[in-house]
Amino acid sequence: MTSSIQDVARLAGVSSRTLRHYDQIGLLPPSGTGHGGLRYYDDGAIRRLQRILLMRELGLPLDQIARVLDEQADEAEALRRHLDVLRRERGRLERQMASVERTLTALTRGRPIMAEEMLDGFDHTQYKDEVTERWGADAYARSDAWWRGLSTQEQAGWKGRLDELNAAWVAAAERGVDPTSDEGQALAARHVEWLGSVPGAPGADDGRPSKEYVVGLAEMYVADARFAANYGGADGAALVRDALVAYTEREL
Amino acid sequence: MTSSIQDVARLAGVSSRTLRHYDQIGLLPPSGTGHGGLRYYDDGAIRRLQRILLMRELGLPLDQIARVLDEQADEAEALRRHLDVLRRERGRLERQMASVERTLTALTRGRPIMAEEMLDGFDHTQYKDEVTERWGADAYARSDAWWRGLSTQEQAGWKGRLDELNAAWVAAAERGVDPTSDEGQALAARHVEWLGSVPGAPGADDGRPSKEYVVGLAEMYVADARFAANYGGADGAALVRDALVAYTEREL
DNA sequence: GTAGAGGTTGACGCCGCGTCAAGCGCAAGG
DNA sequence: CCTTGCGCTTGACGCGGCGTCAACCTCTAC
Repeated sequence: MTSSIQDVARLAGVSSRTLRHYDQIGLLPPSGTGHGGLRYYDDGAIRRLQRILLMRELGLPLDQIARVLDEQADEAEALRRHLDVLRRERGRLERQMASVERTLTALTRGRPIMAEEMLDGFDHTQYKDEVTERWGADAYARSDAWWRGLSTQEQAGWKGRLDELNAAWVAAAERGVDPTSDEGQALAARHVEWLGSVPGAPGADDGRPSKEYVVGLAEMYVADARFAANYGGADGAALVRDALVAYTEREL
Repeated sequence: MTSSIQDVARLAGVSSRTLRHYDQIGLLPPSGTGHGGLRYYDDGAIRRLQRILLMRELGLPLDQIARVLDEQADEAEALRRHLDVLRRERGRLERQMASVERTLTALTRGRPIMAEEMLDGFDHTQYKDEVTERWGADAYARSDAWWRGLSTQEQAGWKGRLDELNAAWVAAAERGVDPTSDEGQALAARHVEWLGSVPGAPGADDGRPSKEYVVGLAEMYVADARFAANYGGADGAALVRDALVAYTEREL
């Protein structure tokens, strides 16, 4: 009981091209060939094809299917690993969707897009040396490129959010807020979120900066007077540091 | 202020190859070229690159990015459509993950894999003509191929589940259950789920059969005595049909 | 003879680049 | 002067899984 390539194709719901492809890559050689190279498939070949298609529907790549079939590799193991791949892919998609949604809400709130000039009041390059020394030229380049890629209005928005945040820190420091209090931790959360929203920030690419990055920055705020000045001096910087450290312990 | 290709690459955190590629496809031509074809990028080009990279991070394909940038296509609209693409992709992944998980549990419960012979007590080919007439040879071929691709134990499992379901229908018919009652609708839900779990069933590829398919089947159960016999006769088949029709009205 | 059905091999295309390969222009060092 | 090396160029292949021509062969039916 042998069938022609078209018969098999119709039977299995695939194209004959697919079957020729599977022959070409050695995944499913026909059980025999006739005059002029015609391919014939017997029941064994058809059953093999069914197993191939079942695994293909699960999204397993063809070379792995071949491994399972030919080297008696552990099918369950292959599927488990494949499940991991699928999960990571889904996570990536979800983060991407979240980004798109954020961008969409920002867009629909009426941002004019495009700018002609950079903001001069916010020279982000002033910390270039510190950044490159701590996290490498790459990190600085990415961050710098990101910043320069924003429109003036976008830059104004970023600067405004940072100013707000800093002002809140200063006010909190003046009132002697406890770093571990709800208020301190809420500010820390805002701060981390701001950091994570800067593309190119060191850390996992899931929108959250790495713990080391945050803590390192926090220490720098305290150690460097230029940073401390943003938070109203050493006391403010210490509040920021303590709050951030406590926050990262809990959340990152 | 012009930069060489390497400067730009480092600045933006991409490879120079990528920049040459973007030039090649017309997405980002350099602002000028010097001796020997060296590419130079000015601030305008760099800003364009930043916008490109921002959209690329959102997963937008390059040709759509070009459309947004060059034809002033609506960025928000493009992103919304892209979001749809992402959502569908995620749905596909999730269904695939569910399939893989089902297969894994089936595997780890110790199925010996592979079968040598078909079940004879369940000749699914007996309805071949009806199926091909109603839904085309393709649908039958897919369904048939799917069935033949299962191992004996898997086939027994499918047959068992169908037998259970049919027995439940017969019992319900004997007790005079109302098609629109909770019990009738619960059975209909099981029935639809069973139908949807057969790969190759006509309808959307989201694991749910199409409404037309279900209703068509339901009518066939009543019209064809061979099907009706599965449900204990005409009365049983009528119950099944009425329950399925009501169910699809609500859910599909 | 001729048309048509069903088969064959071979090759390009898709998407976004990574990765050689071969060669050019220029500066520093022998 | 030549060599070496860096940075750049163009050109081409490769990836995954086939779709989609193109050009040709073989058999049957009219």
